[in-house]
Amino acid sequence: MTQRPPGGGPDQATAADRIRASGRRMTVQRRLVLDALQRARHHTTAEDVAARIRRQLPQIDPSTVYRNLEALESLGYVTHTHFEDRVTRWHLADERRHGHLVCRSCSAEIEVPMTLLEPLARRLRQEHGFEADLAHSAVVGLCRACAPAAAR
Amino acid sequence: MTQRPPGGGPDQATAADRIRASGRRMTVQRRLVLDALQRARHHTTAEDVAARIRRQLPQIDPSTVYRNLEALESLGYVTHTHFEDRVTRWHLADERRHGHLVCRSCSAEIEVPMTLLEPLARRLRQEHGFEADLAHSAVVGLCRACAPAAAR
DNA sequence: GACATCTTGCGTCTTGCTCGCAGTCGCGAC
DNA sequence: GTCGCGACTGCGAGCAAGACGCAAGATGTC
Repeated sequence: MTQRPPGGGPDQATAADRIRASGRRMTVQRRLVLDALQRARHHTTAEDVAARIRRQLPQIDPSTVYRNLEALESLGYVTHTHFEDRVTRWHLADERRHGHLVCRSCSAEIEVPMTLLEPLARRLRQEHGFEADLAHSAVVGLCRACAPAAAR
Repeated sequence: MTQRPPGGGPDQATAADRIRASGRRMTVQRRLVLDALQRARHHTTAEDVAARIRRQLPQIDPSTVYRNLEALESLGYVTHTHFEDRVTRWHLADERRHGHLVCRSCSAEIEVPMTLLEPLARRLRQEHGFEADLAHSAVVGLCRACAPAAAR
């Protein structure tokens, strides 16, 4: 957390300014990564971002996408969270922060408000001095539909 | 959860019986995987398990280790949890269940009692009908030592 | 417009893990 | 003790996500 996340919405003009102010450059590719994440709303894989950009810029390289996601994350524009599979999911950081539940059985993804997770974060801070980032990893388990079947 | 985890300790004789009872076989390799996990106590990678076994059985193959970990997990002898990196960590299932905190900065691993996580699990169950397995994924964040430095 | 340097695309490599297959070996039956 | 079924192993190959180094190109400041 060397950079503070942007305050307002994902305004492209502001984003460009902030990116330039940090000594980085606003390139076509970088703008398209931001674009793609905005259009996808959330929980997109790097591969999906690349696919979206490819419609407008066919020669985009996967490694460029990875590097840009990383760069935008270090500027606080983007965050990633780990779901059950090995794939990292990315989304815009300025969306309302939320936690993720993911069903082990049907892979359903459920968003939960951070207020639900806050009490745990508070206890971890108080009892272990640990600053938890509970939005970062999905909570694995069984959803309402799958839990009864698995209980048998 | 088709299999119930074994009740007692990781007794090799009992393990062998249960494994045979399930129609599987107790092979040298399988015994050594169990052995290695017992000796490592917890949070071992498949690669580490393979390395330990290699001292006694040099020709052990990584895929054999993966297959055995999976087989032992389906019998309830072993569980895995996901840490921050891409590597899956394995440990014996009969150890006292606990949660994991992992520091994003120094990679320190902290174990916390399940009682700490229980309130969250209860709320997820009540409010979302979601049966969370909070031991399955580590909580990512910053440990007591690293948090102050990062806050600047 | 020139120039320093950040960024891209490309090729290659690494890591963690999976799969198919042929041969091996555990274990219950006789 | 030995037989035979089939679970299991080792091996080779493969896969997907992602990292890395480098030369060429683009960006933004002066």
